[in-house]
Amino acid sequence: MLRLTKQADYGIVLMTRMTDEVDRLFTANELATATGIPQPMVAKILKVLNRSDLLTSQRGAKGGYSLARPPAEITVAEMIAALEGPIAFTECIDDTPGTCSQEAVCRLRTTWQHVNAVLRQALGSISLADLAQPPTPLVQLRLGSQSTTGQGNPKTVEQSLS
Amino acid sequence: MLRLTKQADYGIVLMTRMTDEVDRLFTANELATATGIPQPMVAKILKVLNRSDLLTSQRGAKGGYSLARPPAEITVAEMIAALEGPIAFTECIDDTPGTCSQEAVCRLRTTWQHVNAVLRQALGSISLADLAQPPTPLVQLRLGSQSTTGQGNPKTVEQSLS
DNA sequence: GAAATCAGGACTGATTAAGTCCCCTTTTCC
DNA sequence: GGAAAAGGGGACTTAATCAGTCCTGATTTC
Repeated sequence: MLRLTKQADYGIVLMTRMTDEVDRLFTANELATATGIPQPMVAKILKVLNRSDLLTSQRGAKGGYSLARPPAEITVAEMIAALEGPIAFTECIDDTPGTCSQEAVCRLRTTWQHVNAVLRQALGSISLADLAQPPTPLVQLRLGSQSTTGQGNPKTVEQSLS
Repeated sequence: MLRLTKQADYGIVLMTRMTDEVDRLFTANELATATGIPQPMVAKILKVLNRSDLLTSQRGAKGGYSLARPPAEITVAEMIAALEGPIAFTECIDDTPGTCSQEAVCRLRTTWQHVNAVLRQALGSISLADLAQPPTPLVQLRLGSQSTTGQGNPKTVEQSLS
């Protein structure tokens, strides 16, 4: 239902936590108790984040994880991409033609690529630093009002989408 | 993995097809053969769209479906909401406090609401008419470049997200 | 060398999605 | 009036994905 997986959700929570003390090492155990996320899950997620170069790790006793970059240079898009794969609503991203079964579908291809781009841009514009200490209006977004599709402004129905 | 369900995907394809001849009635069977989507699936999806008032239906022989409104007044956001529920990345949308298990999570609440809003706005700005006859640059989106988070511009990493 | 950590996977159960089927109602048309 | 051609509403089955656990091994510290 267009929800983030728990893995991604948890991962972002964990990284936000690590933002508090950027230069310190956090162990999986510690983060698990701090966040209430089950320890094995935390361990799993941190490994993934490490493999994606969003975290750095140090093995052995006194080891742990820390952010690979300053929070301002890590985007929500990156974290989500690391934790649940490429950000794309539809499969029509790869350029192998014939994947779409019908012409009608393929007619939508270009469109979907744009939609996906919107998504990525939106998520790419929010940094981990933003998450950690949200400034009053987090993101000053104005997309619907500015993109003129030329096709007669679809009314803003966001309210009714719950 | 942050993908649209096939139901939503199919639904949008179907509605795009119906855009070709706005005033005509399309039967589920007809649309199934036209799009290559299995007939029972098509029937199911059209029912859902009808219940959400995006389509109107006429029963009986010579019956069928047609768009409830002009394509320019139907947004992608609406179609997705109809076919896979409220558009929201996380569950932190409802205002029942205590749902989030931890403080850390709740700290992200406001942020997620904004992220969700970005999503809805992005999807709400694209109409069915846009899908049907994509103008050259579908949506002139500029979000990352304009929203100044104040936190040191996260670099544009969209390229690497695949 | 024992203890604390991370690294990498395999595995299981639960949840969700995809797709099919059935039976009912409405409308057309002969 | 009755057959045929639609849609209406669900229940149901199978497949895919997710969430979560566990095990075994490699590093590092002390």
